[in-house]
Amino acid sequence: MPITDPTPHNTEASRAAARRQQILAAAAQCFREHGFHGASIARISKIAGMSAGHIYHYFENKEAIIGAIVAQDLETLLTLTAELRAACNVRNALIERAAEGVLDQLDPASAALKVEIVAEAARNPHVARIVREADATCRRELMVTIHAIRSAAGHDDTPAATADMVEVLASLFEGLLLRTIRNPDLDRRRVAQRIQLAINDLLDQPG
Amino acid sequence: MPITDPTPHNTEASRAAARRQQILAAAAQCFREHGFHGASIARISKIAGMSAGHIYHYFENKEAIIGAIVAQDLETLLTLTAELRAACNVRNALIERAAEGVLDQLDPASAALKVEIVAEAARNPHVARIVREADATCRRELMVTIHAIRSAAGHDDTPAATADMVEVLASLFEGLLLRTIRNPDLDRRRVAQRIQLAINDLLDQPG
DNA sequence: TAACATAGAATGAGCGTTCGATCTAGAATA
DNA sequence: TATTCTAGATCGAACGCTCATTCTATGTTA
Repeated sequence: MPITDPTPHNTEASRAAARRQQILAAAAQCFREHGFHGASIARISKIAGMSAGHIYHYFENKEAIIGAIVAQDLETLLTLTAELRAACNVRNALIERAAEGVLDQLDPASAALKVEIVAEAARNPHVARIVREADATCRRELMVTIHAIRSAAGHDDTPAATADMVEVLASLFEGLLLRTIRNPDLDRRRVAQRIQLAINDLLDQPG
Repeated sequence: MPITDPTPHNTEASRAAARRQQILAAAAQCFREHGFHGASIARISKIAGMSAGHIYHYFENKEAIIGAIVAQDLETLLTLTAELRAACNVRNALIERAAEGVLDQLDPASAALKVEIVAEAARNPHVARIVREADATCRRELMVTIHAIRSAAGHDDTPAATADMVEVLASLFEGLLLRTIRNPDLDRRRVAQRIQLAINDLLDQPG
């Protein structure tokens, strides 16, 4: 069969994708400022620079926009842990990346959205499913990474023990999202160093 | 002047207080299930067993209900840290209490409300003020406690170093709220033990 | 011209809040 | 004690508004 014209499709497709992204960017801003339920389609459309009705040409409904925002946010988390797993000297990589990761977590604007997502996951099954699948993937990646580090140091941990250490590591990180909202004045760099120490200790815990 | 009748006042007052508490309990349930903005006065009033309009005899508006719920939730946190500070052998008290504290944090229902509160604090100045004042008090208490423990172990920390350790401790704890939502299948008891180890290490970190 | 992009009005539901009407229980009075 | 008075408790309808979503009409472009 003949190849159908690629150019118009591409421009149409990219145009539509750009429009979609435009909506998502506006939605992310609104969700950060007003929460998922406080943000109205009217407000999102105003910031996205289009009519409210037109948004429904790109998303089935508001829930779909929320889903896309959640998936987009978790995507970055997935690539981060995947990168970590690929690093060669894994222990140093983990601890050095930790400092960057901590500073990211301590950015109040992005923290607000991340916390909003978990709050929504606690009551919205659709969001919960997305969040939990991404989290399971991250945990699997981190388990491999941590098991490798500890094996190299002579520990032979059970899967359960590794899973628990992953939970503590995750708790340490994710807690920062709440800390930066509860105490916006904390010293980000110094806290990052302390977290590095804590991770170091965690990796040397008895099995 | 003569003492005015105490009995009717008491019953009236306690009746009103009971009614208020009834509303707050219903509101807490609704907020947990639907979030601050997803929960309507109509729904709260139905669960509280009274008409929607009647709620406005006890609270000025919905914002006031949110404020009361937030204050009530943070109250328990304040008494917990105050208790901790009063314990005699502080290090053991801290670490033993930690296990209980961890299990509390890992209760999904109460975690949902606590996360909702922080999410709201990120965008609602009134809630932010309540949350941050309570947090500052907790941090002060924890700083005294941790400084005492570390002094006894021969460390002479700067206030900044102590503050940073408090942040890490708080992050570890509060992160559990997010963990139990993201991964409801985690093993609560084993994670509690791991957290105890991590706190132990934290208290021995170099100054 | 055909197909799609876009706007903006329309819709119906639900929201927070107000308000006037009742109900009720205890105080005052006879 | 019996009756009236009264102030607060309570209800439910009503208000004005905003919401998510749909629909129709009008550009726009290939």
